[in-house]
Amino acid sequence: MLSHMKDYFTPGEIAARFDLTLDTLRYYEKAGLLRRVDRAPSGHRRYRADDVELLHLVRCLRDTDMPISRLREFAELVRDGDHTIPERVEVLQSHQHRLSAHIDQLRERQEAIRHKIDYYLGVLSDRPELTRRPEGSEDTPTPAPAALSDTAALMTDSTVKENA
Amino acid sequence: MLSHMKDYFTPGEIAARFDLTLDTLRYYEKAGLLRRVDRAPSGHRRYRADDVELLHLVRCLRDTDMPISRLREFAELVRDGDHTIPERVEVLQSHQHRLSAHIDQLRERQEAIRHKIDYYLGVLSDRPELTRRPEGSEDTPTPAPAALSDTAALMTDSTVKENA
DNA sequence: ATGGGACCTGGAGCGCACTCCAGGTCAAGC
DNA sequence: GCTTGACCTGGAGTGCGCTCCAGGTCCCAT
Repeated sequence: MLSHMKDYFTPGEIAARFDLTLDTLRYYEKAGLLRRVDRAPSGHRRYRADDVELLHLVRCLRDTDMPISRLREFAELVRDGDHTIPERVEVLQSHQHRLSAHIDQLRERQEAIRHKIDYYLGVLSDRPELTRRPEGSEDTPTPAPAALSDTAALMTDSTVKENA
Repeated sequence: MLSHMKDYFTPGEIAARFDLTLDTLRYYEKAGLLRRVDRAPSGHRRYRADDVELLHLVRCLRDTDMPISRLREFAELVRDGDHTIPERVEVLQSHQHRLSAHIDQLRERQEAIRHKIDYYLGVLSDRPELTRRPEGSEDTPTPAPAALSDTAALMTDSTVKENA
């Protein structure tokens, strides 16, 4: 009752599960991110639970921009046995820290973009004639009152000198 | 008193301020991310406040992975005048939403990585002989007690079938 | 037996965003 | 007058991470 359940996954199943192409899967294997995967007599790959698990982690790490080369090093540690666990922890922690810093930086940039949007929205409420209207129809031929320079928005540092 | 202050920036200054190389700066200009920048009689570029400002936004958008092609479109809108402000807002808002989703995804992945680290730390506290020691010196020749399969950590979905 | 589908291989190709290079100009300082 | 350093040009090259391809095998259903 417990020995006739499927104990492997086909390439197609794995590709679907992780949203990767067969090519990418093979590429990962060639690149050493997965151990040499088992084969059916036909030559087709048979992925085991271990592969699925490692692939899950690989996915996380790739999605967070760990380069293939570092992932390969990590995978080698996994293959080298349990005694490499302390080193694996170091690799993951250092990646984690980089990731935190990256997320923080993204948030800062997001803030800046938000400010720019707000600045634009302010311009639009000061000059409603710029607002997009449904279709055609100009209510004034838009005499262009000395085009806005946009200056000052996003100028957060002190580098802006007086213009002559 | 207000007309003899520097009203431009040299390429070197701009590169330093935005932490870009001169090559990248020229590449951005060629790619249409900046308007054709002013020149000194010598042919050297002279960046104005407007360029600095746009570059600031370009930096934010590139740092948040907006592709060069979309940035070029945005820069064209800026060049086309104030009447494109509504469209610029749309571009920025849509980028913002993608960015939020991306940040959320990064955080999820970070959680998963954290769990893996915790799992490893748990293994280390169960099997202290695996812990990295200062240098050399084995207290047991490490008889490798049936290598851990690692299975179960990170297996969050229900796809894991029984193994034969 | 025939066709279709899933998969195999080695190797070439691609898109992106830079990055580098050779050879040249210009302005300032010694 | 000569060197140095900052910058110029057009164009080629690079690294990364896939992605595509031609030609082949295997197995199953009609």
